[in-house]
This record gives sequence, C-alpha cells and structure tokens, in this order.
Amino acid sequence: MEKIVALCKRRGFVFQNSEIYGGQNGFWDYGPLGTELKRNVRDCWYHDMVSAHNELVQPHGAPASFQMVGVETALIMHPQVWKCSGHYDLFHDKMVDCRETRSRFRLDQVRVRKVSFPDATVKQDETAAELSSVLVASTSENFHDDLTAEALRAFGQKKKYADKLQWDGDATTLDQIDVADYGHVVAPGASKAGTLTAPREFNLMMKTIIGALGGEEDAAFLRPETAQGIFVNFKNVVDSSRVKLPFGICQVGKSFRNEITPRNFTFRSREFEQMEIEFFCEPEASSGWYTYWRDRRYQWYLNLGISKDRLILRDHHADELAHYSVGTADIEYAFPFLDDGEYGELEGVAHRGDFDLRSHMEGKLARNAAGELEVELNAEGKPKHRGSGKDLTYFDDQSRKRFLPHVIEPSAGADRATLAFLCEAYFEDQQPDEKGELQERVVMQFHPRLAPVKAAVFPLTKKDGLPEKAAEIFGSLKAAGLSCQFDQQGAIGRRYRRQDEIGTPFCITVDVDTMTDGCVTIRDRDTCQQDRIPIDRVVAEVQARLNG
RNA sequence: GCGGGCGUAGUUCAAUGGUAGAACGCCAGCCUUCCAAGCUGGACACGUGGGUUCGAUUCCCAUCGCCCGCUCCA
Repeated sequence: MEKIVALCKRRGFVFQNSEIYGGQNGFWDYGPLGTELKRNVRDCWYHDMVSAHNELVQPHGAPASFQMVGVETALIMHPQVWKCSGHYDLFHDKMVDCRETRSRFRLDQVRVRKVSFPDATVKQDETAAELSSVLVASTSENFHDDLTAEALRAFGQKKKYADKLQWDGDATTLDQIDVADYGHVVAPGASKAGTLTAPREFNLMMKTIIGALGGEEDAAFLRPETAQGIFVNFKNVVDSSRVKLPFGICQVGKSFRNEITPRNFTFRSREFEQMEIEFFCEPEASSGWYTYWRDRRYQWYLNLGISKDRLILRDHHADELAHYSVGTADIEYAFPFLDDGEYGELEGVAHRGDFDLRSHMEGKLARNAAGELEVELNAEGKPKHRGSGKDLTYFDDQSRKRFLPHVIEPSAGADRATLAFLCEAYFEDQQPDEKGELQERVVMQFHPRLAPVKAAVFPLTKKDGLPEKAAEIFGSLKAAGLSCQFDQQGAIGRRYRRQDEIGTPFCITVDVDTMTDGCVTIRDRDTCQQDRIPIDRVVAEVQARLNG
C-alpha cells in the first residue's frame, strides 16, 4: 500500500489536500492523472448504467426492460429532507465516554436499570462514596442477561447469587437519565460508578449557514448522501420525462460526512463522491430487481479489470441491516491495507422498500414493536418530523393501480472504486534491459477504458525529422479525442518505463525506418510486444486495441 | 475521539546546538542507441507555531499530518 500511495503522489494521481499548509485530515485532491482516472471511472459508470442503456431491450438476467435517466441535484437541501430521511436523528448522536474503560457509547444504545444488592456497595469514582444502589448499564443485544452480569460484577458477587439482586423499575436507555444522576451509573465493564462523561454531540453531518447574516436558525447541512436528491425529485421526474415503471434515476456527485476516523488513504474521506441509482419498481417485482442489480453491479467491477479473487459479494445478515432496509448486499474489495480475509466496501446494493418515498410523504418512519414501519411520534403524539404531505404514489395506467414504488439502491463510491482500480492495477514484474539482464519494472495495468493516458508517441531520436513525424501522429491521436502524451526526453527504454508506471496501454515509436517504410511500432504495456503498423492506421489500431 | 510510534529534497536514507549530504527521480545540454544503468551542468528538504539559547533541523511545549491499536463507520 505504501508503494501505491508513493506512486500516486510521485506521478500525480492523488495528493494530500492543502498539503503546503500541513494537510487536512480526511480530504484528498486528485492530480492530473488521478483526475483523468476518476473521470474515466465516473464516465464508465454513467455510460454503462445510463447513456448506453437500451430501454427497448430486456437485458440478460433482468425481470423486464426498463428506463434509466439522470439527475444532478444540489449539495444543500431543505433541512426537513434530512429529518425525514432519518439522517438528522442518526447524525446527531449524543455520545458519552467512559473514563475508566476508555470506550464510547451512543446514549440511546446504552440500556440501564436500577439495582441494589443486600449488604453490598459500589464505590463511586472521584468521591469514593459507597453506593448501595446503582444504575448498571449494557450495550448488549441480550441486555437482560448482560445487565444481570454487570450488576453482579459491580457488587462483586458470584453468579449463583443472581436471584438476590433487587431490581428497581424497568430497564431504560441512558438518554432518559438525567445527567445529574450519571454519578450512579456503572458503565459497561467499569469497576466504579460515575465514570461516564457528560453527553457530547457528534455531528456527523457537515453544517453550514445559509445567507450572509445567517444565524443558527439558518443552519443547513451538506448532503451526507446523493440519494435524497433523487427521492425528493421522484415526482418531478415522473411528471416531466414520460418514464414508466420500472425505471432508475441516477446521480453522480459529492457527499460529506464528519467521519470520526478518516483513514486508509482515500478509502474513508470526509468529502467523497457517490454514484447512485435509485431503481423504482412494483413492490411485487422488487426482490427480482434486487438480485438483478446486485449481480449486475458486481459484474461491472469484474468487467473493468477487478480480479474475482479480490472482489466479493456479501449479503448482510438480518441484524446488520440498516433501519430502512429489507435486504442489502455489499460489493467488497480486498484492499491491500486490510488484513488477509478482510474486505472494504465499494458499493452497497440495498432493497429499501418504500421507506424513502413514504418518509417524504408521511414523515420520519420508525419500526414499531411489531417490526413494522410507522410514522415516529413525539411526546405530544404528533409526527416527530413531518413529511412533505405531497402524494408521491405512482399510477400505473396499464393495471389501473396506484401504489408507492419500492426501491433498489445500488450506491457506489467513486473514490473507493478509483482506489480499488489503482490497487488492482499495481504490478511489479521483471523485464530485460538493453544488456538482457532482468530489471524490476512497475506497471499500472489499468483496464484500457480506465487508463488516464491511452497512448504515448516517441521519436526514437531527436534528429532526421523523427520528432516532426512523431508530432504529426500525436496530433492525429489528439484529434481523435484520445488522451495521449508526447515524449522525446531521454533513452527510449526510460520513456517506456515512465508510461508503464502511469499505465499507458500503448506506446508508438517513430524510428529511422519510418521515413522510408511509413510504418511505426506499437508497443503493448503488459507484454512489451511490438508490432509494426502503417502510420495511417495508427489511430484506428489504437482505438481497436482500446476496445479490446 | 483515546493510547503508542513517527515527521530531513519528489522518493529512499544520512549527518549535526553554528554553512544539511548522497543515491534514484526530475530539468537542460551532449550522445543517438527500441526497453530506466554514458557524459556535463542545474533546481529542489529540516511539517507549522512558540519556548530555552548568543545561535535550534537538533532540546522542550503546542499544533498539524502520517502509521499502528482501540473506538466509530446510519
């Protein structure tokens, strides 16, 4: 991984953001080659998913033919969007830290229950007072058993005395407890009471202010995902573009999250780019579409050169599913900064049901005791976050049915995909030098569609009209819209190696014979094999080879 | 966010309480040769801020960044 990071900097793929000022953790810049590479990733995605999609033909494995359209929505949206989507509540977690165990908990995830034990006490941190009654805490799913274990541990009692514990009231969560009573809380795993800090807010959405005179009431958030821009425009797209179910709306764009620990190069960044599809379909057909998109998106990475033994499709376990999802699969890549057997997420394909459209109609949804989604109510029995009240249902005039479409969401990270392609492309091999001795070579074996530079043109020497001839060829490649480089500097072998290191698939060399036979050599990056072809066929040959 | 380690050219490494060196890479010129190794010349570094000191890249503090472990990852 260190070698890849060094190459990225050396060759201008990725730079640390604001590097001359010491850097800004969690932000990265793309250099000239990285910009080309990432644009190719983005363009491949948009081309393959939207531009080149033929809605008249039923793709292999798809339940039906379908339409695909794009949108580009603003980074800042109405604050109510994030309240209804669930991001506002989720991203405003109050957290407490335990000074003793050095662990952090989300307030609403800590279960507490008041308990005492005959003739036993728990020491309080700092005051050293002996407490006869404390609140024990657990973050376990199985909190009933865990609370008992915690209580016995706090009072220093053996398991066999579990039935002597005197419980007082029902279990509740820490957010229901007054901060003044924290002195009585024994944190999970702690030996004393009162080791928790006061709750602190971790605002995971990036906040900004709208308007030159804006105050706190004018706070807005940079979007933490592009998806909501699609959902709130669902009705606009249906009304304006004659799409019929099933269809997908796609968007590529930046999103922002205050990640607590940005790490692993660009993998976890605070500003990142997403490539998302929200695919709308009839509820009855949704599981077929889910399978289709999951498999198709997995195949997309393979088609662009990711090797099968480093890419996995992993279905989430039921307990791992997000609050909205009825099924999710991750497409994950074995990044070199991870341990063997570990994978990092490139894309999540989620079956979101009607959660999003319904939330924006009715208000923020939450699961009730029966596990069903219903509008979350506040203490007054009114919706905690009100929806738009607009009718977002779809009317199918074939079946004469009106319903809320279900959604399949393949959500990919453009920066993560770019990083995976960079990692996958990196190879070290050995090639003979001019004396026939094997020398180490670094070569980026990008898929030709992704390579930032498609071809390089070299005059073998700087005389006899070779540079002029090479410049002509360079010009014709440029005129064909191909990203290419011209290099007449240094020995020819060195120039080949430079191109290998940035992953240029083809090098075209003009030599002395070119002036008499009108032919040049075209050299393949991966095999180093050269073929001699006529100058007037160069552009066509490069294009043919790029297209495989 | 917590704990530990580390910050010297683009990269890899060296030295030093007083003018910081090398190799590779890069640039220019020579040479003209199809896979980085010829010749000459050149540019480029002590992360930032403060303190101690006559003087700090070196010692101290803070900060920023990187790496590792924990935590987090809707």
